[in-house]
Amino acid sequence: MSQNKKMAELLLGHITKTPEYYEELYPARNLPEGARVVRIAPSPTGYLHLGTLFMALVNRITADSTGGIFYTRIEDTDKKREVEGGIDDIINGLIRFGINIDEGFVTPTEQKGDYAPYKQSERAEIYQCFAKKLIEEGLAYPCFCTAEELVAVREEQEKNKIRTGYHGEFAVHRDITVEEAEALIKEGKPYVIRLKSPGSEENRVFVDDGIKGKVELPENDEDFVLLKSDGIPTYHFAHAVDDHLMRTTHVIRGDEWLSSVPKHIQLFKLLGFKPPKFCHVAPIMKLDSGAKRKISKRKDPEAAVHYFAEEGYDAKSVIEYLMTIASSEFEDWRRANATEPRQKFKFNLKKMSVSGALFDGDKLNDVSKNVVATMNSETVVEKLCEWAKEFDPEFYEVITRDIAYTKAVFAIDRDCPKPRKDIAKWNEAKAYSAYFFEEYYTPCLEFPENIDKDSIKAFLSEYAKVYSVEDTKEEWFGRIKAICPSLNFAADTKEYKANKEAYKGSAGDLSTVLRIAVTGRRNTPDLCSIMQVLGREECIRRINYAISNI
RNA sequence: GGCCCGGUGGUCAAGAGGCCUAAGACACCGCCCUUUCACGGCGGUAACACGGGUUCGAAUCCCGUCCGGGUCACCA
Repeated sequence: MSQNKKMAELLLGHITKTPEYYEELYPARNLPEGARVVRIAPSPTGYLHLGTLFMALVNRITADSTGGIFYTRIEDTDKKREVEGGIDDIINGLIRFGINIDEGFVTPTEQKGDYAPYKQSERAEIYQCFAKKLIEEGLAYPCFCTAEELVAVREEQEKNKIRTGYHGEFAVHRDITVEEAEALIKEGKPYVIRLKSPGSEENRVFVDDGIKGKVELPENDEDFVLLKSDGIPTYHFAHAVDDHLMRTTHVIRGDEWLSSVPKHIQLFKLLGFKPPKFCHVAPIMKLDSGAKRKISKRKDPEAAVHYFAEEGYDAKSVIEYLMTIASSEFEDWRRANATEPRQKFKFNLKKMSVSGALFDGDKLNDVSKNVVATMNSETVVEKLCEWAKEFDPEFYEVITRDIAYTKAVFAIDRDCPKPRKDIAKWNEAKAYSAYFFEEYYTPCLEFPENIDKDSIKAFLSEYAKVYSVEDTKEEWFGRIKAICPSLNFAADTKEYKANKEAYKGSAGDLSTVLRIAVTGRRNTPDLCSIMQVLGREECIRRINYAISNI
């Protein structure tokens, strides 16, 4: 038996399966030409954040555009940083945002697909099998360096301005013999399995990235860790084994991975795998006191996707906004295809921006207003209630007390060809509709200063006499106009503009007076509709209150 | 610091040597429409980081400078 084989038996003798076994177990996928197999591989070290959602979206639409598969794989190889409920939050979050999952963790508890398990902690044997193969081929070896030793080496390297890392002369266990290894193991010394890199820093590797284009990097010469001392793989190794075995065609991930591509390519090559197409996506950035930086979970509330739910952004709004970042062609497409599902959009990775976009709350709001404007009042109220129930229970009580009334409130200027665009998120709805609910309505009698109080009183008194809830909009405005002459106001706006000195004001000014009397606001949706919803009794009550308190 | 990747209005961006007197969207401002606001329509302010090349011609190609980002773990 060769030394390498002996080493493999010593370290991973318990592994009996062969790489061939797994190759057969996980055969090539039978998919049409051009179909891309993509994935998102979150690690449950925190909750779903914007960057992960964005990455999932880009993968999802890549699969959608090519008739491919989008799957999830849980990278739970770092038990130290794992947080409880992380998987649930991430998977449920994706589902809530309409990112449907074809394979892998389709729900937090359910794995689906022929390439299971989709959780790395359940795949230990698979990685070990391939690690064993590398050892047998003399391409991997055990390293007994302690964390302290490694730190000391790095400090020394830094001091001497040498490239840090476990390479060249610093790879002290590179040529360890079976006997030496066996002796150390007997002493109970922990060890990791490192790659015996055949690369040289002098060489260049060329990558044609799906987003960044042609990139040239130094070849990997580091004997990086494949299997940690607990037998669990590092990201690099798990990535190579999993993405090969799960037959991933395109690895679309954050561009923080770009510089480790030489490691990955080397690993694929040494394992005899065909590398996938790498596509490195720039991160979403945030402006922080003048400086651009990657959006961060810790510092930025909007990094945690939960923030959007709290604010009351519809899931679709966030996705539509993210789509505009993913592709500059999306907005034009959306304008031309307002009601089409986003799945129909032909997405092209090559057109993605190579540098990170700043998160733009204004833009999100604009996109969101458009999304909300496409909803009918029924949907608006339904979604509003759903949000309020969770984040504003008191408001929830108020709006569900008389749901028909609430629907009427939100139907104003909505179920029509040109709906209003003034709600971006549900937490704005309370202020928007406050004057409809007695709990929130407070009279505000700040009438325009250019109109004298006597005229206001006279107009309001006169109006109260003639008001009819049955009026159409024309009739409604007709009554205001009819009062104009007696108060020396112009009934016709054009006439007023042409002849301002001749009048005290216009019919428009009088409707503003009415508006303030009834709603306490200067700007509202259509007043005629508002008054109909409020009802005759309430309107008259508010008008009378204004007359006597002005 | 080494190695990568970037740099077009305030933001997102179109742009592949002549079509650039540089598109579009958001934001902002003005006008129109209008019962207010919003919508919608029309218009406006505002950009090729800098310096050298190459070329008849450069936002576009090359080099340098500066600036920004990423990465250098038994984290992903």
